[in-house]
Amino acid sequence: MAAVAYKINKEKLEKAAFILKTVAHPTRLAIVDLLSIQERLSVNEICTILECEQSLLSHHLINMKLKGILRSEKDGLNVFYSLKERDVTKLIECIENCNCNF
Amino acid sequence: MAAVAYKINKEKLEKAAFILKTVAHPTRLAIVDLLSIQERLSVNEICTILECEQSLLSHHLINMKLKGILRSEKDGLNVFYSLKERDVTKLIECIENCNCNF
DNA sequence: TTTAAATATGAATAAACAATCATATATTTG
DNA sequence: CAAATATATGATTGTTTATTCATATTTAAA
Repeated sequence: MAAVAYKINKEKLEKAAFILKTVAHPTRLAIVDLLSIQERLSVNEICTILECEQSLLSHHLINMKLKGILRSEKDGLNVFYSLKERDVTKLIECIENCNCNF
Repeated sequence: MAAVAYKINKEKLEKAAFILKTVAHPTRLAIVDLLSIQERLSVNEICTILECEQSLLSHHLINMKLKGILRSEKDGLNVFYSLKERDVTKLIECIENCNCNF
């Protein structure tokens, strides 16, 4: 990285790329989307709503948790997931608001 | 997809995931970032600024063009790239504005 | 105290991506 | 037209990521 004044610095770009990558998947986007309306949802609830196979969903959820996008709390048999950083929602809002015809 | 009223529909989620995925890479984000300040830049200019190997950069650029994020126009020896949808910038702005400590 | 329900785990495979390299093509200029 | 410059292409390889499946773990309840 060199020569020109950057709007965003390298570190920020890398972080952004990292989170975008984590979220750039239909199912995972849908999860973030859901959790931006629903505060917290159990694996099962998400599973039902998204019609996603349980273990696959688990993989997604755990991955997103690992990468700092979700948090989870156990309550009896259930595990509830929620957005860790409410800020992730901004991304979603962005996508919504943008009438972009990509 | 079922049962619950969705904030974003499936198709939109898929499109969003698609574009996010395309952009979710440090170099490609940097390219979008650059082009959100610079209107148009030649491959060489981008190459120099980002210190990215020429053919690798070409691959990235062509890929992003293919996916509808960039456009290009040839001018003599040079090929100038620019953002196709100015809207992509919104994403970047989002990332900038979000003081998110992901 | 067995059974069922919810979730997680891990291995295995397949598919997508990133990077590198060598080379091709097109354009300009001497 | 030969050389130089800018860009593109394509094959190859290595790395990540996605999906599936079978099974383990934990908790609750009959």
